Amino acid sequence: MVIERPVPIANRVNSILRQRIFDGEFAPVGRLPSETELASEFGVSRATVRAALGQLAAEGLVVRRQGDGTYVNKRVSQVSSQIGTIWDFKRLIADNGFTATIEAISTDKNSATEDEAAALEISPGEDVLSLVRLFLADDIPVIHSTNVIPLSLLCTDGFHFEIDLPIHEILKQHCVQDIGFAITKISASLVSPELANTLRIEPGVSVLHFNEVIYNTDEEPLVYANNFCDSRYLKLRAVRSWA
Amino acid sequence: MVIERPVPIANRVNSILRQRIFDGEFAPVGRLPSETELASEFGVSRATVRAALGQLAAEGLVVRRQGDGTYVNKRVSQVSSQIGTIWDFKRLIADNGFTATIEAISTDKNSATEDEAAALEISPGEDVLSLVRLFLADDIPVIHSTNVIPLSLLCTDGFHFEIDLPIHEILKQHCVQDIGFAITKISASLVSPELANTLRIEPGVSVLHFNEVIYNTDEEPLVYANNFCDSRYLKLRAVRSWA
DNA sequence: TAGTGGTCTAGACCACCCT
DNA sequence: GGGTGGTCTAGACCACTAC
Repeated sequence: MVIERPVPIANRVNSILRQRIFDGEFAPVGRLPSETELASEFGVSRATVRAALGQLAAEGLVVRRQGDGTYVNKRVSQVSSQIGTIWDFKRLIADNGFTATIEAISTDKNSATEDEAAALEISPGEDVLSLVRLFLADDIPVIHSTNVIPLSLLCTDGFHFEIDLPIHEILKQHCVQDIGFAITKISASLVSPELANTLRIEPGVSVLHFNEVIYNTDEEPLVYANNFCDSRYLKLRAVRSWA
Repeated sequence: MVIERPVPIANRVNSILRQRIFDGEFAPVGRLPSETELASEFGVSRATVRAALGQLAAEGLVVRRQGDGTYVNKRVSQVSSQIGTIWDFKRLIADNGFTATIEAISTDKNSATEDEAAALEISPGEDVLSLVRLFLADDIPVIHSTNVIPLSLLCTDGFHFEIDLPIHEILKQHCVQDIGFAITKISASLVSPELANTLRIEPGVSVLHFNEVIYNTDEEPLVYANNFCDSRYLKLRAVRSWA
């Protein structure tokens, strides 16, 4: 039995305000009620409201002007798929206006390669699970994703995975591990012949390459991933707030 | 005369703690003093300490464990050049272990192209300043940067720019504008023949492409930028904290 | 059980913007 | 001047971890 911890009030306030922003409730002026008013409406302290607004401001979703008020950032609120918050390729595809489907290419037990072993801090040759998937946007292959997990971390038998789920959900279901953070190296590269074949694109096309290691809260590696993304179809965006 | 606003205490505490982390003062255990202790040491309230720690945790630099303590994230503290916080290519190059030099290729008055005009929300053909620069890492060209600014925004005469400065510093010096935020589209592309020539790389190489618009706090476009980065030399990293 | 971080409150003072 | 966001305090209670 897992006890669910209550969601902090500040987060709930954040969610409500985010919803209202996307629902356009503050249009056309785009001005939010004052912090005091919001505190009164939700029956919480102003500090709590400020925590919620602070998160929204950090994402660039709202702009706060001292002595004036808090306003919706229309540019940013119409943008989605922000890098830094992307944990779900399916959602990335949907945010780009496509219908996302996922194909499992393979879910095999393998021996860890040198690269994989180094990243996962295990011995080369140790058993790992390789989960290879293809993400399609309106039936166009756009992301080739490989996730490698040490077999020793899996606490369920059999290789039955909900391949539609993002990797962190799969981890949650099949490992006891809690994800802490991930470090991703971003680069551009040419598709390899095999990859070009799988993604059904011409060799020589340039793709985004995400080389990632996911760690638990104890800084131990859980997953080693290589994701290749056809950026002709998927728009990745980064929003930077001037803080 | 510009009145400098005092730096918030929370930010100063943040800076001090960040410095101590990088100086390795908490090694080898990696555990920070408790929030109460820090509050006492700095003579501030616990809430202020928590604000400072919250920023560090959001960057993934520290991990907080309820009932246990706050620990340095050794993985992340050894990483730099995080996308999402990069406003300075010179620093990006330095963080990658190279010596950065910057060459101005041109600083010309031009007529806005269709793309530029659309992004900057001006009329095509309107006067713009095009600032084209080349960033070198140990004398290897690694970033080709083009920044386009409507001439009407410039409040200084002449085209004398401190080309060594990041674009936001240049803006601050030559415009009255305050930067609010930037939206960057990230993609992978092949170098064009001209670009290959400038970057001194072979045609057919894949480069990272950052297409960016910088806005002021009123959501008005200030700069339209296209930056091409040779990711074979520069490692871009993203850290995502599991919040 | 003692100490830690997680959350929230109530109130204060300030700088700033608008009218 | 009145309202807004920016900052900070002091104190409270809770959930959790380590011992």
